[in-house]
Amino acid sequence: MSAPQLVWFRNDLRLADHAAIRAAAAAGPVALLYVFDEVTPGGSLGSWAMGAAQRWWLHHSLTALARDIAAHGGRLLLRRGAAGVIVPQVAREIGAAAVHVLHHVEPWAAVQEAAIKADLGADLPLNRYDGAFLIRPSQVRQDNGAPYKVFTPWWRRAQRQLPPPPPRPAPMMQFHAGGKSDDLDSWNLLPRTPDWSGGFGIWTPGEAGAAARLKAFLDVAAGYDVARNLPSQEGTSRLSPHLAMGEISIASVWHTIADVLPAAAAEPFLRELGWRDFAANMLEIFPDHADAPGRPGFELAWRDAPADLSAWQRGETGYPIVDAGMRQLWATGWMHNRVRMIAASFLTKHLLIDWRLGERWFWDCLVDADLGANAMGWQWVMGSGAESAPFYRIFAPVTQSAKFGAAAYIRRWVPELAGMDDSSIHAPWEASPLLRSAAGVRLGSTYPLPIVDHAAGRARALAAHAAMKAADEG
DNA sequence: CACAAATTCGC
DNA sequence: CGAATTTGT
Repeated sequence: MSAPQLVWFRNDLRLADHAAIRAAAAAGPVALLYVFDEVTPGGSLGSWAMGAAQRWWLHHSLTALARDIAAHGGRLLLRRGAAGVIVPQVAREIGAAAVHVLHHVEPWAAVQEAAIKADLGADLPLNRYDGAFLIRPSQVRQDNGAPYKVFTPWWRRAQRQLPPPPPRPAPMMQFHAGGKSDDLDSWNLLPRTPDWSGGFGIWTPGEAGAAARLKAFLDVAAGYDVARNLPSQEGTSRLSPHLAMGEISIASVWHTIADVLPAAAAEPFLRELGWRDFAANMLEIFPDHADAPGRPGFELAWRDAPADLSAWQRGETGYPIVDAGMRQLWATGWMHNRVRMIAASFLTKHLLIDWRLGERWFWDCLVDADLGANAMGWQWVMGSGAESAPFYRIFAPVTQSAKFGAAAYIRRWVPELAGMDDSSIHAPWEASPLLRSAAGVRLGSTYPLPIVDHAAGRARALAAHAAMKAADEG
């Protein structure tokens, strides 16, 4: 009988198309371990322990994974603490011959691996496999070996190594019976008082839920290119939280879409999958991308404005599209991508508040929180990223709201404005008092007045940007 | 529809 | 030296 093989799950909570599981199962009886590590991400690397919304997701995802493993006749081991300590401990407990894990790009992943290798020594190898991305991020390089900082040339180059390998089903497994496990409930991943997760029922965490979500998306995938920008429609895949937790492999998403749609129709969605890899690429190039501007010295004279920050977080800025997005985020752990850009622009430009405060709020509230993608998104909106951007862009929230047909979306998430018509709901302060009164809207009472005037906020942001550049030259 | 703003990347 | 995901007035 060959020796036990330890599979260490990180954010790849699935059995299908998982190279570490495949390799382990081919080598011997497997033990499957998840380590809830708040220590390493939360330590010297900048306090990026998992946020509250994602902890909710994790609880249900682990419940589903444990059930799936039990259906195969095995057991999921749950342990808590620094993975660099726990993984070697478990490996010794069960007498493992090797540890198997997927490659991830968060800075703490390498710290965990280094500690494990140092502890285990050469006799008990830590084997790392690709599979969390379309392409191993560090493999897409220019001819001179330099990494890419701009998406489009990166994407062109990546084509040479695409499509990803076809997905493989979960292997037949023999299980190693030993190993101690925590009780999941003892981790207290779910919110208690107050329980804000009432609106999270739209989600089904876990591998089966991810597959069902992908299947449901196939019905609307052909219209993705246009519909994805319209928050009032269900035009996006909503796969992001499943991908963030690795409940479905990105390669299987790729192949499912590429098989169903003609190449030209599939491209816009496959390109968005590419953005996920690109964010990982940026995080590898800039390990502190979540904490520091990609453009060194890109620091505006941020306002210290806790009341404004709080109004933004609660969805009470007086800009309906911003408030709708922020309330959707709080209620469901997710926000439509178009609205993320508008809300992020509003915080960093109109309110002139440090993008990292918004990034932190998203990290805590998003069920799809991903360090690289979140950082890249905020830096892109801010204009502080390493990628070249010729213009200092400031989204106009009212223009965007009308242009992308957000009226129904606003009615759904800002019900106090539900009586406003399609043309005036985007800027209720500009509607006639008669119309407002007919809709039951009293500004400053039932719904806030704008906390900042658009033109004034825009001018202030442009001035702050100009001042930063002037100081840079001086 | 034209034009403003206005820099760095990648080949 | 052409080009850069997603613009605003």
